[in-house]
Amino acid sequence: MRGEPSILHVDLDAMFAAVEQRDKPSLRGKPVIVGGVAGRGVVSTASYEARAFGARSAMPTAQARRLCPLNTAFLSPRFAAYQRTSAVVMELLAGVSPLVEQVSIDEAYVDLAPTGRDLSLAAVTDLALRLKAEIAVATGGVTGSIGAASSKLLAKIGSDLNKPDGLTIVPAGQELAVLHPLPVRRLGGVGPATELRLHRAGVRTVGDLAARSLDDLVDWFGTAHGHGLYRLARAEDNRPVVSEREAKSVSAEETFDVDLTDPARLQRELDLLAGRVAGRLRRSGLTGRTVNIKVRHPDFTTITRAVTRDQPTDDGVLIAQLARRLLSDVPTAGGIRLLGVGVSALYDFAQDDLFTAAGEDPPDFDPAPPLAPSPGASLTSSPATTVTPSPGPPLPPSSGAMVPGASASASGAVVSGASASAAGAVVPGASASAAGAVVPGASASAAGAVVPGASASAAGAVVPGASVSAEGAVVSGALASAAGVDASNESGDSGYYGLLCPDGSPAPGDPSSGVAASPVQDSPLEPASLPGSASLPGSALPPRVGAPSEDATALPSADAAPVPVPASARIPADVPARIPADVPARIPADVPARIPADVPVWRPGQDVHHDEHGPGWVQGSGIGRVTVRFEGPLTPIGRVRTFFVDDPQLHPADPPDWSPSL
DNA sequence: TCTGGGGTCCTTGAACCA
DNA sequence: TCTGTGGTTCAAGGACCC
Repeated sequence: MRGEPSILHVDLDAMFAAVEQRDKPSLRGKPVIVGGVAGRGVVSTASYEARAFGARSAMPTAQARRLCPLNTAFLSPRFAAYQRTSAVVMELLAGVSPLVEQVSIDEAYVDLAPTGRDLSLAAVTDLALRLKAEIAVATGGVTGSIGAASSKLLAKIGSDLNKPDGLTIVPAGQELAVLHPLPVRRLGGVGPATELRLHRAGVRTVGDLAARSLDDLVDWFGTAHGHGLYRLARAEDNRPVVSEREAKSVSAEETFDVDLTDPARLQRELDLLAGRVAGRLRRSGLTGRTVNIKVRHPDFTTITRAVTRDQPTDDGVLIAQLARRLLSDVPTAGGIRLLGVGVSALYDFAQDDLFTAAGEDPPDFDPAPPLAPSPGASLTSSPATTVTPSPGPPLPPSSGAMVPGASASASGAVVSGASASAAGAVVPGASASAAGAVVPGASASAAGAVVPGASASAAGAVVPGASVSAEGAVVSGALASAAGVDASNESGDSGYYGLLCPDGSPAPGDPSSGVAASPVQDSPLEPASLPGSASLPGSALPPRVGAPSEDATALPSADAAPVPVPASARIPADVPARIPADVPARIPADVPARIPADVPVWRPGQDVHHDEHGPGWVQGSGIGRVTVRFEGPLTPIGRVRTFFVDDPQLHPADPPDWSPSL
């Protein structure tokens, strides 16, 4: 345990949805769901507006559709755009300290200890507030919440206490006061199963947990988990911030929209997955000894099988062969919902596999050529984004409501806010007395210093965005008004997102098909936008071959080009040539069966460029049409136009730049 | 109407070996 | 040679995280 709050945890707020709202002005202030839009998809991120209706991460998308209003946008993820935003943030963090541990695409720990900085409460508070402001400016309005504490455990809990756009600093010595009133679920490592068992034992808060003996916890949860819980409940966490972690395994898996029973099809899927894994191994310079498969049956029972070789490999054919062998021992007659292939026991060198195990055919193909860098990759090596210290440059109008107050006035606000409501700031929404219990005995000024931003944000004086409750209703209104528009979109549509019939009316189809984020819009099919020959889908237009994504993930991504025409096009570049060329490109789950397989499929949210109308994004598609809204992060709300899905003037595009300086 | 994808870590039991 | 024991490795499954 350190003697000062020298570890920061930075967590971007609803990052995927925030990036979508930044890049798509018409979605600002509206509920946005990012995730799998197909029948079996789940929510990756829900905007705060969507959370107000009960939508949550990991919830089935179909359930989110039932909870959210009709104007909710359901979008496929655009990982390239998120990665670019993440890279900008990580670059900012690297400017704060050389010791940054990126935990995921949207969160990281920063260790201030090696920096030699002043680690007093006031200094850390000032630093965190400036960092928050810089993040918001550099990302074009994506906010982050920060926790600062003497350990990773408390820093992470702190960043989560006051979301969104919050700041919580836990002074050394106050860890238990903050920790013990919290529900046990807040502890890392306590998931649904552990929480249930603890509740059954009458343990609901971390304080309750701390009251239990080590023997009890070891008895309930085993040695490692029991000791871990025992320590965490006492705020004992000496985990260091580690800048680099070695991968332990590499895997790929896919959930099928329809359970598969055909053995030949299963084997082809296995080959594709093995090829993806092998490609990623090679790109990472890794090899592995253990090949494992994962099989999920329709009843959700999941089994794994593994085999370990003497020699490590990154050979896609060999991995596929071993995976097929493992699959042959698994009953598949009842159907397979999910199939996965993984390689573990990794080695960070590529050892020539001169002697393959008995019965294993040697590879008979050349390694795949290196893939082109992803569109956003160059950004990570670009010069540091210029971030003007507070007061920052003017942000896009809609961002005003999302960006914290300028840091120049922040420090003063911290003190005033703190003195105004003392410890009431610790847990937003908590009663004064409850919050007071969090930092017992703290003087008003001391408590104010403990959690500066919170009280200020609660007052709404300094951190306007933070004054928004989790329900996000204020954000919604603020953004809408900031943009000068009503909550419905510019063209006066009803905001309904669903299948679109040729006449513009909602299709009677299943809205959960996920094909569409198509608003019922009043911009009729414009003749000028249609192919002159009025050729319908399936006509003799030249096939459009979109660049397959570098590493096609099973989760349908808006990064991906439309499903291309050639049968082999969806096979990643690293799939060995031995895989039969007649493997059909799998039609994504959300494509209506009646659309011919050779017609491009546009995913909701996908970035596109039209030769005549410029850049935009796919608002929805269906019945042979695709609806595009022509707008970007730096434009006003744009107009909507509808095209045939095979319009030769319409192309997939890279994510837009959100800052003129990029 | 269900429940993604890519990971990590832990526990348990079996097999193997000294 | 047989048996018991303890350590190690592997396989399988569960829980958890983002």
